[in-house]
Amino acid sequence: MKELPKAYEPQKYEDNIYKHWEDSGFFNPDNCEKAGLVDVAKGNFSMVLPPPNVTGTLHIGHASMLAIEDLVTRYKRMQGFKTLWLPGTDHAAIATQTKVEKLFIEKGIKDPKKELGRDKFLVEVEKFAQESHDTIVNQCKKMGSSMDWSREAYTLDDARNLAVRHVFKKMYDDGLIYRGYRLVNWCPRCKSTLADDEVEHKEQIAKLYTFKYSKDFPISIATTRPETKLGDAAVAVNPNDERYSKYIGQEFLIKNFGGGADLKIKIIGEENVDVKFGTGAVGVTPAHSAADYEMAQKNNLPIIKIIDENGQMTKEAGEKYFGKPVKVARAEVVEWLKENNLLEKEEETPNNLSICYRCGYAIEPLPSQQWFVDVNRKFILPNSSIDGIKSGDQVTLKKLMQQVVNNKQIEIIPDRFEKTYFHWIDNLRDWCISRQIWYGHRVPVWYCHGLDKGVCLPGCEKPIVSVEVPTKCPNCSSVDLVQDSDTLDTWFSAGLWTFSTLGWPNKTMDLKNFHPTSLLETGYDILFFWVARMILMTTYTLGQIPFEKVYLHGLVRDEKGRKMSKSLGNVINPLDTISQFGADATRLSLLLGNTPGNDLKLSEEKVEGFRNFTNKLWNISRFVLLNIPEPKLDTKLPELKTLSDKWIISNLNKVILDASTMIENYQFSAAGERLREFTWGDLADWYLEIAKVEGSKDEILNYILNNILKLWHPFMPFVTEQIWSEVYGADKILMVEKWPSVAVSNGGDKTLSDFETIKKIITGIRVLRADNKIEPVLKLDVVISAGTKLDLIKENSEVIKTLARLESLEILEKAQKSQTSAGFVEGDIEVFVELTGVIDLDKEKERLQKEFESLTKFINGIENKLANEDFVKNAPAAVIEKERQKLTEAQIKLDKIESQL
RNA sequence: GGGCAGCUAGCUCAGUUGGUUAGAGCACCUCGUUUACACCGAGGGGGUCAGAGGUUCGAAUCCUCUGCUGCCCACCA
Repeated sequence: MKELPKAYEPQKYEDNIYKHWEDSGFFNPDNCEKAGLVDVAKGNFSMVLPPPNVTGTLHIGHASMLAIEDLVTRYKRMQGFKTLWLPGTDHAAIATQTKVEKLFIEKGIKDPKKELGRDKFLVEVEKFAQESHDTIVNQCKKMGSSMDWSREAYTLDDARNLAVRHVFKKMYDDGLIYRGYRLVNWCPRCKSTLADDEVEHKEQIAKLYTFKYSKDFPISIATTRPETKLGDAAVAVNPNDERYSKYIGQEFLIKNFGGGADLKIKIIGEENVDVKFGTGAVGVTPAHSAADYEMAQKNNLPIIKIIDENGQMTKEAGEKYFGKPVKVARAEVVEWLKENNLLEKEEETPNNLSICYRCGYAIEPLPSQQWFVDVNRKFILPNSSIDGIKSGDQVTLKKLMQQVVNNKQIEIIPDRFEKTYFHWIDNLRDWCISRQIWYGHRVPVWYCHGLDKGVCLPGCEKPIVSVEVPTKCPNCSSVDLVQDSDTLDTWFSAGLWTFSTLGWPNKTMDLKNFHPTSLLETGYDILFFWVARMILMTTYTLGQIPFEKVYLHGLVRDEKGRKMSKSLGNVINPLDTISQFGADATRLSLLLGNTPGNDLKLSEEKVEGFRNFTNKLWNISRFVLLNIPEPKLDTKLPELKTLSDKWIISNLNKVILDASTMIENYQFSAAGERLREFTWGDLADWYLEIAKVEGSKDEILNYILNNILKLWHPFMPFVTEQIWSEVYGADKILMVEKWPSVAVSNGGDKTLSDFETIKKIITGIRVLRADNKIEPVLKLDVVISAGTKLDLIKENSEVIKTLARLESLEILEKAQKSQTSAGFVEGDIEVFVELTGVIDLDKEKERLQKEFESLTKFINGIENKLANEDFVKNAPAAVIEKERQKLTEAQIKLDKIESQL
């Protein structure tokens, strides 16, 4: 017999347990296989960790992700799948570089990039990234994550770089990657382009200026950005607008607009100009507005770039403005309009400001030479395992992305996000992939410089795209080659994650075994950034889906539903809750009460509540251990002697079945709640109390403990593992035990209802006691009129006596209520509690009267229902039968209550 | 402007294809040192299921409209 400490102290055990797991080698599926722990019939299960950014530490959102993914991983592993959960981190190009720059600036170095230069600066970034990485790995371990560290990857390591170069080259050769001078989103602070979905919109109040370019110009226009008007090439009006349609096609020359450049304004017709909005006319700035750029393409307008990459006005804006920041230029244009009496109106208007999602700085749309992925260009997919697309079919990237979700090869959970996904793809434009930052995968493109020196041939101006560093120009053999200085969007390499981590482009066993991955679990906030990009990249590169299912979780918010942020001071740090309440409590607080795709509100109290539960489980085990002389790992179902034995085992079987089904269906919260109900409600509150009465249950207690530890293990691995080793010896590992399967049980229904009767008798007596304020020390005398349940009640008389705290219990087939007792009815059983000198009988009458009334109401309700012809005619027979039964039962009960009154 | 969620007990949320007197946890109230656990036990109060119509024998559940709340998307200058 072994005795556990009274309270579970997670801090004492967690680190050791994790080390024990790691040392066992069983995070690695190959080792599980070698040890014979894999069930070949089950197959493989694989999942990648959405790689956290190496920008700092993990927050509670990551903890939530880890809890869910570890739950699934441990469940699958115990089920016998060859299970791989592959960890890694993300270099997060712009984010990491920005962070390091900021750290230098805080230290007093104003322009770290300039002062250090590319190479030295990158060394500093790498150093920072390495530190973050170490912190992150440590935090993953604290959470109990059972990842295979031997396969860890980084989005910017050599293996991933090789994959990036291969994919880039392949896409270029297929004509899907091209270089072009096009309008891009430019962040003047990051000094880089951004993809369309990296631009966020913030509502603000802006000044709207209504004015004319000159006195002679016939149409007024309005804008919130007057300085951009220095680059206008047209005014667009609706062709059906009688006020303006006569001007369409005319050209006006505006000399020295704003005191700066000359403008050539053409009046063009555009159907989607709203006649009723503003002046009904729009000034067209082709170089600095996405909408205007498209109009310019259609109407052959010149693209006049008047704002440069530093957010300053170019020469094109005129001498007066050259080199000035946009805000200064804006004020000066407005000033000029006023001076020349051209400003007609100045008003405040709500306006959407585009900002950089990384640094919050205002985005400047401007034309620039960049690399793009063409999402609409047709190409041949040579090898396809995509349903509905044959090998050799002509497709587009958009088509691939749509097809795999449309044909349900990829299932998104919850499915409402499928709509969001399709909507996004429908509006998807070419993806700008080049970034002007240093930290990232260098674009694998070289340019021949021989041309400048006059030794080159025609064709040398073409970029050289190559997986390996080219030694000479293939055209002119010049060795003077220079690599493109740009790097790739971080999502380009992240998009390859499911297969680059498994060894692609090499033909590895991992790739064969684990790809497509089984599940991708991630936040809905990166559905577009990452999930969609992985689908794009994988279907294109491999002709395969990257994963079969996508489970999207929500954000973790504070108890008031606000986002957690440093400035609000409402951040819950997972490391804090782990050290205070334990990793298991932290995990449970993130798993329970959390449903797919919905945000989760978290408070410290919630974590504390689950700490209480871990302690409850500990104490259940403590009690069981005190009652088993010799714990056995071998768990054949022992002989069931009493009603309670049959009841608890029947319930255990149900809970095994329910919990398994719920986990399979991604209802993790429901599964956990079901387990808790069984563990705390059925097991602790009833069965263990009964065990104290009935005694000699060591085998059955051993069996139950064994099973619930397994069932709880995926939810709270630490405490279950610790108990396991305390019970069965330190050399045993629960993590790789077999998940319980349901033993056949018969007669479950009768057992359940019989036990329910006993429970209700006990509860009924307790209620009487509480209602009448009878002290617990006072033991009661009870007579039961048992009717057909005579044997049942007799068999369980000791249980009733102890749990209801009775002095005496008389069980008769038929008994009469005495004048000095109070009673209640349970089915066809009547229970009489002798109350001589204990309570006020009037009060008891009152209680019975109340119950009589509510029962009468209930009966009336059912009677009315059954009297309703339409109900009887239309409702299914089973429903009607159920109502009839309810009525009969209620009437019997009513009669008995009446007789007691 | 378009779309998607949510609105159920004081709080956080369950409620699977319409059919129990609508549930759980926390909080609250009463009682309790019964040797697994006070990080506990026993009992209890508390809800016109946002509002209004409709479909149906029957609606928290399906439909329509309205009202809040949150999120996503979008070139209305």
